[in-house]
Amino acid sequence: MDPHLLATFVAVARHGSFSAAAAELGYTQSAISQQIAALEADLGLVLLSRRPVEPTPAGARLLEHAGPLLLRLRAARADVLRAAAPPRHRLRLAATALAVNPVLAARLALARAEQPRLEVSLHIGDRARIGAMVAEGEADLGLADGIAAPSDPLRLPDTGPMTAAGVTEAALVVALPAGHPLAGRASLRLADLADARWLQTPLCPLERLRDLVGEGFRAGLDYQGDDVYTVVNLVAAGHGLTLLPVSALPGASAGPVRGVALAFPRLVHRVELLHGALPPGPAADLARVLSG
Amino acid sequence: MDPHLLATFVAVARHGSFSAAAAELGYTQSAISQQIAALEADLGLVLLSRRPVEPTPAGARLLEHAGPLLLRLRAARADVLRAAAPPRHRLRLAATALAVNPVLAARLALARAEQPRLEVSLHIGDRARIGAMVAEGEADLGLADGIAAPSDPLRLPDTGPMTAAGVTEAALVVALPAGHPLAGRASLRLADLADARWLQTPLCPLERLRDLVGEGFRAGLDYQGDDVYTVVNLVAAGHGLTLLPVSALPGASAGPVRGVALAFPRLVHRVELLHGALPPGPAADLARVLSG
DNA sequence: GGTGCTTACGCAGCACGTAATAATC
DNA sequence: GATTATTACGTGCTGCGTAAGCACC
Repeated sequence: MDPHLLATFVAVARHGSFSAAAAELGYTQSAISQQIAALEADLGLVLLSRRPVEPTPAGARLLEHAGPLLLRLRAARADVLRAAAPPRHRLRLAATALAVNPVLAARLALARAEQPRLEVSLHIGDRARIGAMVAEGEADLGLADGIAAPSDPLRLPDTGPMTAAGVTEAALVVALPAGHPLAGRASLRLADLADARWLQTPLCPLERLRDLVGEGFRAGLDYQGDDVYTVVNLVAAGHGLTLLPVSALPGASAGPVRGVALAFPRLVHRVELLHGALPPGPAADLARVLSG
Repeated sequence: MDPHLLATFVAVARHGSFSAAAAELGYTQSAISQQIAALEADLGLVLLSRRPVEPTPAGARLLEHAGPLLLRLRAARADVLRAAAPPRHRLRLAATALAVNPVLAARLALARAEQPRLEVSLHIGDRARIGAMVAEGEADLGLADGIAAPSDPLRLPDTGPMTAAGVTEAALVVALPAGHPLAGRASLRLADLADARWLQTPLCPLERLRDLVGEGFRAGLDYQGDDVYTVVNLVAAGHGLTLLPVSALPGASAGPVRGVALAFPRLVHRVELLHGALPPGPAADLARVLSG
């Protein structure tokens, strides 16, 4: 179970071809063939069916393990190196689309005011990408958002040993078209909206709602992006409802979308700060300021 | 970051000696020295101070990663092999001390009645041990218990990719000495008992309570065992209070210990079934019966 | 001076590339 | 017959053990 062989196996499975994997990894086809043979001999199992090259059931099982395993290996390396590296002034901050809310944007401004030498670049990605970037040292700090019960941690995908701490929790509202029959209510229960049509978005995945409340929440439009502007416009046009942090709704009073407070279950929009080793220095200072 | 070198590094750090690690691993001192040198050269960091042999800060950081990493590697191997192995009739069941409650004991009896050929051995250990046993294939199934909010998963230590599913949830009671002023109450709020003295036990760790409720919960006696008989006797003798599943309290009415229902926060004693790959066979059948 | 880590050196095994072979489309 | 995996074989490198060296107790 040499990680080197595991990486080769993953590449072959991804390409569905020994030669393509060889090209990617800078080996000859022959070397790849020998590596796969070695891995199969080690486990005593056939991992790939040839022609076409596809994982066998055992190979598929191994594939599920291999990715996270290799990520953790890279993450461990990055973490140890980062802990020992000299402090950096050029910090990379990775965040999901809704994570940089007004509070955190203000804290970031505060940190930059306090440390004039600090340079920050901000990178947006999905949750798994944020986790992987922080784990592998591509980002110094990460901010991930999600829907959770108050003071409950987010259920982030396991990307290795790193620290995740909640930094902000904000009220969630149901985003409804202004003309919606329920748009005038002071508050709503999620269960009352189980029969409505909902947007399926990364910001508010419907299976999460079903987890929390139960059946229902039919998918309307499936939006595979993460910018709030589009989502709001989709809601306004009646493609479906969604949950948003109150700060994400535009122009409080007028406008084509209404936000109605969520009375039950009690849910919040939670943002967590992710980081690995933080030796004293700008990164640790920024983490402190962002934590409030 | 060859896992082989990582394992050597862990052994050296554990023994505080190159030669002792060499003896354990079946190498010469020289080989160990070269392996550590290779690892240090790879990372560009000194991982161990020599004479005495102790981890440097960077080495300590690496040690935190190395254990889980190596566990995951063994777990992945065990999981793939298990998925491909022929079905076994001799099953090993690993459980924490409070996990085999009346419901699960009955389900286990049911499974044995349904499958006369089934042989089961039951092994008790702490949570981390249970997780590791299941991950590495030393046990076919695991049962772990803990305190959680209703239908919330337990926060089990990460021991790699395996399935954890709740199987039972039972009411929790506060165990009080019969003479305790509050022993007559119909129910109690945990916050009202924050000023009392509590047993510190693996079954009911006080930091978990502080997590859920807040400050307080002074530690009385620290009991580092996990048998309920002793715990009950310690409570009766006034060493401190503790939370137990209602089924763990002896003889409902009389006796030196009273159990009082927990009104708030709503907490349950939850048991989760852990397993890796489960190909059709006795192990999968047993898992199905245990799940109810 | 003894214990214990490091360095030097030689050898064996292994993993790669080249090239020939076999198998599938 | 073209493409692609496997097998055969030669080579260079890596990693081990033996043994000498060196440092700290």
